[in-house]
Amino acid sequence: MTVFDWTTRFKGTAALPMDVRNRLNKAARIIDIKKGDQVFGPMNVPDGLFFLYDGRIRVSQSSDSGREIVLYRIDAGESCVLTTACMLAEEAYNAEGIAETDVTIVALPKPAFDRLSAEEEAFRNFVFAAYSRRLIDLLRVVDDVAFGRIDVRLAERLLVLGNGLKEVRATHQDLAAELGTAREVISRVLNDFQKRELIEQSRGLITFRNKDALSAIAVSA
Amino acid sequence: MTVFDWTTRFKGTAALPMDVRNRLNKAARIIDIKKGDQVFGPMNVPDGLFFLYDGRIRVSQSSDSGREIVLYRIDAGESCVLTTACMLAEEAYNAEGIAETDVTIVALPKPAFDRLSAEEEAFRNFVFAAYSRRLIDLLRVVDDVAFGRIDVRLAERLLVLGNGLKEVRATHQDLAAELGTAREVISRVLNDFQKRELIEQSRGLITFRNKDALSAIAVSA
DNA sequence: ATCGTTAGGTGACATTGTCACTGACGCGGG
DNA sequence: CCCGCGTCAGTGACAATGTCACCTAACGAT
Repeated sequence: MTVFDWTTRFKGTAALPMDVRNRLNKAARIIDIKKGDQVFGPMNVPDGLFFLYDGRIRVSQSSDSGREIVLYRIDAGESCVLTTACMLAEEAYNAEGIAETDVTIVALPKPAFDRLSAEEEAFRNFVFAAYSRRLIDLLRVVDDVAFGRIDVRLAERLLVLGNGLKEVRATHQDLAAELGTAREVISRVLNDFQKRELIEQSRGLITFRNKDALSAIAVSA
Repeated sequence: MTVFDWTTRFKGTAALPMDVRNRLNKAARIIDIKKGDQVFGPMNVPDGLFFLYDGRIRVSQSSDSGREIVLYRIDAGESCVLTTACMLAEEAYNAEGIAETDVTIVALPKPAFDRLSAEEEAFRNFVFAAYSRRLIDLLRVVDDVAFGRIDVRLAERLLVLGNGLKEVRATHQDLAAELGTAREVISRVLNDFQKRELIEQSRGLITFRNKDALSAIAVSA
């Protein structure tokens, strides 16, 4: 048994019988990854299911021309089904996961995954739910990209990234990568926001001036 | 037992023992849907897993402003996990499935689905693979919409819809809905294609003149 | 033939993306 | 200190795409 019992941390494993959890603790490998490092990517396909024990992972997709778009984020307690999906589908893809914080991952080898999903309904439901969640996330991304205005999307994303705080630490380039657009576009919109006194800018930092107005823009989808 | 044994038709069920398949044939309902009718949608959430026995379903998402984009198509022998996903996630979504041909569906109630995925590995793998496939499909859609040029996307889609034939029966509006853009945009690009003698147009019909050149445009992603 | 509906065309304009620059800032080495 | 370098941001011109208003052409039903 490992130094900590990670199975308590996940919906799909917390309720399992003790003997099963002990088995899992033996089968799984714990991996630590530093902030900013790649967790998975086209060159780095894992061979089992990933559980995110601690930290946050940003999953993004990049184009040949160097642009990038954030698909969703994986929070502690969630699993990363995208890697599993790509493993199963054996298809080329160009999504990658970057550790947004220091990250601790539990990697469950495929045989253990198979056995667990065969035997434990709670675990199966957890995995199905994880897939579902990501499908819904991607539907949202498609909707935003295909139909959304970027000022609306940027306002919303700023508020999300701000997460209740009064400032966001991100470069224009970072924000462009969030939304899958170009830096210049972000610059334009931010300057507009600034002129309207919704925000203040300094190098790599955006400070909220009027969150309510930003929210109003964000919902005017 | 129903008049036909649909279980032979799906990868996840064809290899199952006879008694299991008999049970499935009893549990499932067969639904026929006419070409053009809605198979599922925001107002019409099914309560189990859908297997597409025969026909083809086009899954698309529409915006508040009335624009629409095709996410992917479900072919005979595949299952529709999106409805399952939405059922599990219990989230609002605005995707809908339209029967592109007359369609025969096998609807498996959730209890039967649960039992089957608990007991049969082949079935479980089938479902996981279905989820994976759709995730990959959506990654592709995101990539196209976020980073792709529409002339490239249109050329590619025309060839796919043409499916080896020498013409495509679709209005400009239809094609706009395929790609999630506006009719006027499609008209512009098609007129350009026509000037370059890649296609010919008549009301609701596009005829290929030079497929090779179109393919060249399509791959220049 | 007439009418209504649908498909498609067009020009003006708004928004977004691209390109080629420029300057501003921060930091470390001489 | 100041120089040079890399990162970050600003800008203007232009291209691509989306939106709007309105028009014409084709087709089908009566």
